Parts: sequence; structure tokens; C-alpha cells
Amino acid sequence: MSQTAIWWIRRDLRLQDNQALNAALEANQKIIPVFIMDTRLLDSPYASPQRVAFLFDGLRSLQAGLEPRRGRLTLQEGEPVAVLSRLMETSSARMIYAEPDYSPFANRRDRQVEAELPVEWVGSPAIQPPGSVLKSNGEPYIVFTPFSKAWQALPAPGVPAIRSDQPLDTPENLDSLLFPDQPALQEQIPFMAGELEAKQRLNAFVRGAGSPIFEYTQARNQLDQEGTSQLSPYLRFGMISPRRVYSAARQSIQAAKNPADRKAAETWINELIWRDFYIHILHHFPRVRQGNFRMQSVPWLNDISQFTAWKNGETGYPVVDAAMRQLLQTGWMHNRARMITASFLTKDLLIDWRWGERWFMQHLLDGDPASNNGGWQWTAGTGTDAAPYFRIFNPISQGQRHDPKGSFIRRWLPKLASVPDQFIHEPSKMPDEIQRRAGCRIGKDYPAPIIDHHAARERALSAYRQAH
DNA sequence: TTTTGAGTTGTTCGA
DNA sequence: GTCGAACAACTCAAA
Repeated sequence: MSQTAIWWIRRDLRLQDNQALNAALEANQKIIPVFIMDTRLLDSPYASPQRVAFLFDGLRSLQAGLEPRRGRLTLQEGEPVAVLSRLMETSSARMIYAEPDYSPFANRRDRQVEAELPVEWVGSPAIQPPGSVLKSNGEPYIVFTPFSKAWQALPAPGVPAIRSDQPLDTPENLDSLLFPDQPALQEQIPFMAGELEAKQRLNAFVRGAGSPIFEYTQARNQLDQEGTSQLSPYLRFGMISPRRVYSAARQSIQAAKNPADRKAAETWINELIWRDFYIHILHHFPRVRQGNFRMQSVPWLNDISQFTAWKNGETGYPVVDAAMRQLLQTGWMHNRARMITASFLTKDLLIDWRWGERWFMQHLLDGDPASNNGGWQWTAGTGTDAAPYFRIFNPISQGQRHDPKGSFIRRWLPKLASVPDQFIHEPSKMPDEIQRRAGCRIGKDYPAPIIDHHAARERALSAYRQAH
């Protein structure tokens, strides 16, 4: 008698190093891979049409990978308990295998499912699962550096052998695969969904003597270079296993030729640990989704028209505006730019970080409740291990430092293409004559600054002092 | 329980 | 141009 199981896919859109899938294969002859489109998520204020398009592309790619192994993806829509119960009846599956998830929404959903149906939770979207990194008194860490030390003291998780040959043998008599009409991924979005693409990107980043991971220390903050791995959208949907990514980075440390290379790879690994840190924080403190982790109340001003200018990239600060255009057009933003734009919103404009958090979630392909919330609260100075409140980014000097020639700015703000280098970070300082020659008149082709940074800085300092 | 050292990513000012 | 201090105490983690 052959046994059938459901592999419930959530944010683990991959076949390699998939612990839930492997566990299902170990105990069953037939596997039903199922993805459930939960319409509650589509209606959420945090939803992003482009992220959904990326997800559907990822599912198509997963389906292509399943075919040679006699597997077939079942795509369903609705409420998970209902969908899974129906599927278990029609298929006589005995067990559901799934990777745990940690957001408050996912947590509520999963507790409901396990109360009604047999589920085995296997694996984790973090490298070290939440709950595994605790202080000696059993409490969670809320400061990164000690967390990271304890994290690194744990045995590195293994990457299971690839089971690319084992067939899934999905039963035939199920609802046919359906891919409802979804907005397609826009052409200018430079991310192709899927496990293969993720693997190629990882290899390009970590493999070989001169690979980018060894340049990471210097290159990671340059807006005008591709110094980061750009793996975040793939990690977001589990198109690649975080354990595999970590193990590959560790191997590159082994291969490092000198201490500087080793240090660069370690710096990059640190970013993976930050990702785990915020997954753990959200798991232990779900309230961070509602509001500040610390600081009772910052007196936000929440000016709607300034918020609109920020969203559209019309603040008059080129590095801020270029970054906001990059987000809108590509669904991704450089990490340095995330800090600059977030600092500008929360400190210069004194707008509630939750407004910015929501906007980022609506546009980022990698938009993830844990990392996004952690990043915003860090910049706003309200988070677990937050930046001190007096750390306020200067959008002009940040631009000069991290985009010295203005090529990042010119790429996303074509109106500034002919502005001389001397004025590229402060176009409003251009004399009339130069404005005319550059074809960029301030107030017409490009906005004047919506706020004076130096005055805004002083205002933020006193507002935050008050909130203390 | 008390003490001690430390804490992702910055900016500005004055010597 | 370079450099160190101030920004502001506060809380955390570990001994």
C-alpha cells in the first residue's frame, strides 16, 4: 500500500535542500506539492503586486523542476484549513509536511491548521531556527553582537544531500494545475524567479579567487556598483536554502587567500546572521509589527504631502529620489539606500516609520516582515539594537561618499543627466546659467529640496530628545 | 546582586 | 585636510 503525503509549499520554493520535502519523501511514495494562494494576504495593506508576480514566476519554475520527477504542482486558492482538508479527503493523503513560518499572521494560520489536521513541521526559513539562540537564562537576545556570538558558537547546520533523482509521483486525479491571471513581472525588474537563477547568482558571488564576496567590505556601500549579492528576493521565497548560502560562504572563507578576503566574507556572513536575528526577534516579540520596540512615542509630524514626495522620489535630494525610483522600477533597493531613505523619512521628515515600512512592503520583491521591520526600527532608533537617535544621515554627504560620480543618481533621475558633477548632489545650488545649460531648471525639471536638512536635523534631535 | 564593558552602517565642530 | 570628541545616557549581557 503506497502512502501519500502533502508537501505544503509556503516560502520554500525549491527542490534542493528542502527539509520538508525530504521528510515527506522519506516516509511516502506519492507526494502532492501544493501551494495555497491565501486571498487574505493579497488584500493586506502590505501586499505587493510585483512580489506576487515574482512568486508566481517562482511557482512556474518550480513546476518545471517537478515535471522530470513525475511531480505536479497543485495550485489552490482559499483558506488553508479548508483547502487542505478537502485535498486530504480527495487524495487520501495521511500527512502534511511544511516548513515553519514565523510572522504573526503565519503563526496564527499554522496553529489553526495543526489543530485540525496532521502536520509535521520540518526545517526553518532561518539558518538557526528561532528558539535555538538564547541567553544562558533562557531569554532571547535583543542585542545583535552577543546574539551573533552565540549563533556562531552553535554547530553549523548541515546541508542535506541532493535528492534530485527521487520521483515524487504526484497522483493524477487531482484538481488540475491552474495559474490564474496575475500581473506579469514588469520588464525592467532585474530578477528572474527560480531556483536555478538563485544558484547561479550565489555561485557568481562566492566562487573563485576574485569573486565579489571578497570585495564586499569596500564594495557593499557603493551605490554605483553591484557589490552586494542581490540574493534577498530568492531568500525571501526560499528559492535557495539559507543553509546552502551560508555553507557556500563558509567554503569561500576556506578558500580565502589573505586575511582581508576572509574578513570580507565574514562581513557578508554577518548579514546572513542579521537576517536570522530579525527572524528571531519577530518570533519572540511579535508586537514589533504593531509599534516601537522601545521609545514610548516619537512626536511624528506625518505630513501627507511630504510623504507623497518621498514615495515618488521628489524630495529634491538626488540620492533619496534616485533610490526611491530604483525601488519603484526594479522592486529592489540597495541596502545603503534603504538606510538613507529611511533616515530621511523618519528623521528629516519626522514621519512614522510604519508608513515607510508599509511602502517598502508594497514594492520590495524581497519584502519580508522580519527584515523590513527590523531595518525600519533600527533606522528610526526605536528598535531592539537600534541606531542612537542622534545618528542622522546627511543625504548630501552620503551621496558624495557612496555615489561619488553621481552615476547612480543619473541612472535613476535622467533629468539630472547633464548636471555637472560639482552640483549632482545639490542641484538646487546651480546658478541659473548652469541650470539652463544642463537642461535642468530647479522647481521645473527637478524639485527644490522639500526641507532644509540642517534645520530638519536640529528638529529631529529635539523631537527625539523629548521622546526619550 | 552587583559590577563592568560594550553597543552595524553618522555628523559636526573645533583644535 | 585631519583628528578626536561630543552627541546622551541607557540598557544589555555576562562575569
